[in-house]
Amino acid sequence: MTVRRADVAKLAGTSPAVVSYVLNGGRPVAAHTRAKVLAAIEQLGYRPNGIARSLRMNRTMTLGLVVPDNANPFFAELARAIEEEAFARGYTLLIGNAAEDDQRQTTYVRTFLARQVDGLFLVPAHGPVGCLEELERSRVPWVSLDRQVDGATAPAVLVDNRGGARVAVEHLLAHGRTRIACIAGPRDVMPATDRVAGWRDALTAAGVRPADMLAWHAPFGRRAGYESTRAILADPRDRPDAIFAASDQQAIGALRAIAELGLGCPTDVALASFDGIAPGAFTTPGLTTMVQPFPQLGRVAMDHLLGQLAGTEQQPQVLPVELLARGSCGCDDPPGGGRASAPTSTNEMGKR
Amino acid sequence: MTVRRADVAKLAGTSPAVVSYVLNGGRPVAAHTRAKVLAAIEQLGYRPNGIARSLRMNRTMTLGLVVPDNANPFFAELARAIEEEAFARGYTLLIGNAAEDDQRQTTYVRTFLARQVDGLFLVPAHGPVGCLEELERSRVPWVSLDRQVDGATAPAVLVDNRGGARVAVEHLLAHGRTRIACIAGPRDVMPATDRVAGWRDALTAAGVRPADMLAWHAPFGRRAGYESTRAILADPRDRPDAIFAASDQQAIGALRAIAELGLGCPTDVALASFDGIAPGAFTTPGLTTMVQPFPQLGRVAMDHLLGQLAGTEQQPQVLPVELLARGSCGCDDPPGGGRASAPTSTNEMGKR
DNA sequence: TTGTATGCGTTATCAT
DNA sequence: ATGATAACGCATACAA
Repeated sequence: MTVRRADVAKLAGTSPAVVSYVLNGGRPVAAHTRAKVLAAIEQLGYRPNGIARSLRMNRTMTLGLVVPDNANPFFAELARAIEEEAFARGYTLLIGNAAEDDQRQTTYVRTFLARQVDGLFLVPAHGPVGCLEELERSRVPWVSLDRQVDGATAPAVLVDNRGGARVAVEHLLAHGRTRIACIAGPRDVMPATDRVAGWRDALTAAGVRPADMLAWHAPFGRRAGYESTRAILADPRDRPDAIFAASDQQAIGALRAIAELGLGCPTDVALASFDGIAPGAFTTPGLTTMVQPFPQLGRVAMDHLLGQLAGTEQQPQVLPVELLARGSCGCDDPPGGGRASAPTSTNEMGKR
Repeated sequence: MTVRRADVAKLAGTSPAVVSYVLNGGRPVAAHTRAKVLAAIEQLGYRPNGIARSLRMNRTMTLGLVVPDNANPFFAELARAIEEEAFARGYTLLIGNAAEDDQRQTTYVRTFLARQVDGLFLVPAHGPVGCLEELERSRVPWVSLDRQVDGATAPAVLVDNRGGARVAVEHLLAHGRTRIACIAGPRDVMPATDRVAGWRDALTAAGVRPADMLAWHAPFGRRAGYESTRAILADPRDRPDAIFAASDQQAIGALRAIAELGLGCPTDVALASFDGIAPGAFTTPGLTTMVQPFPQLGRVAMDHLLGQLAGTEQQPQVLPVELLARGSCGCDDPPGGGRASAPTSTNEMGKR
């Protein structure tokens, strides 16, 4: 059925091993033999079987990535950055959607382990990670992204959530806003709580009592941002003059809610958020946000993984985020949202 | 190093084959033997090696998907639908980003073939598909999505681009708009040209000469939509009162451009587009769009693939798209964008 | 009900 | 410079 290496060897009048050497350069091979082998490969349309190769080599050159939801722009951009980096280093990436479900997350981790991935990236879904023990026992190097996993020995690649949130809120304060509400992320997930802490830091430093302000816990998505904002702005007598949203997705929902209430952003309610996903450049007004360094995140995550593979441990890092001021905070709104917020997409023109 | 099946067998005091039978149910096995085997598996933390299994079975239970850009919401939602379907049927999905580059697309196709995927989904990047011959020769079943590949024998899963575009434009006409410009997709890609044809159909049927209207060819992305719109609306004397955009991404860019020009949507310029991606629910106003049936696309694509695997050919299908009217065309704008446009995301609340 | 033997397609280690 | 051969870990036909 399939054409195997032996078939090539026979046609070329040599032995299977030589075919390997021609293909992989494992050792020198005579010019005329090489030519005959190449011809036979071409003629038979031979393609090496990567599965057999992996079995023999005990390496698959395959990495796994499990994300909570691949259709979410934040994870999609993160995945893209990692994939880019993996591709550049000759690895293929398997992507699994946990759909924010621990069961399904575990299933994917298992599947990837069974497929003998050389390493694993995990962006943990909310709540406890059921497959933690399994993962640790597997001896497969892994890295957690975006959130730390409690009790895990694996390194985590994180950004400065607290400091970044503080910068964002300070920026709102600098615009003269004083009543700054917070759409927090889910109560149990670290980046969310850190961002709330940063919001609190900024308010406290400015002499505002955070306790008097609203911190509204909700999921990270657009819809949650929308609904939280409607709730936050419900009472006209006691209205915040700014909102800090823990994610751009929430901010996009917030923008919609503000408009529906007949209010203006930034005039009535200024807005700043976190993540720096690409869509934030095209809202009206453009989103002021703390940009995560996606390419760098991909690079660092990969370094950690390959570091473990090579036995050289890396120091855990906290990467910086950068303020990108657009219109939603009250700054000038650059035409077309200014530079694409996510440096991953170098040339958005070429894309669908 | 790794714990093999033989190790389990030894500890359980039986033979390796029995371990397989316990795991895969290939044949009945005595209760106490099974118990001992299970205990040994647990104790040693044994995990079957999927690579060896694949080699033996000549099946990997792995499918490949190559998309032009995974960070693009349209492809991301499509990928999510396919992944969902694959997961439900026990397959793992490999996702590759071609980055709109034919070279890289080819590299991924090759990689996936070498990895012995059981089947392949291809969302072709713009332009000719360099790996076509290679793909056909491989005898691996494949399906093309979103666009037809010229000269390919593989089935394509498509939606009614022309009919859908016509419906959208007719809807704009029904709102009393007569000067309807078109932001077309790239000139060489089929879904784009079909959507332009649908736009033309509608205008002609309404007694408007399309030749008098603008059809602006540009890539599918947000930035292109933004720039096209600025160009289209540049001349105040001769301004269209509506725009049909070939993709939601373009429409999102168009919305931003309209606002920057100090115009109102839908008051000055009404807008309708195509795809039905989730972010269209949260723009202001919400996007009126032709919704692609993502879950169904995933299902049909998978059916085609498994059909080929089983030797039962399927008839190529053109799936219907559905008009979802929100505020951008002039209809009432439902609060919060109404239902999520992409039925894939059943519960957006839970997501980041 | 269970054990034994063979092969999947590759690469590495011997020889020659 | 090249040919033969032994693993890699698993599934299954066959023998017991």
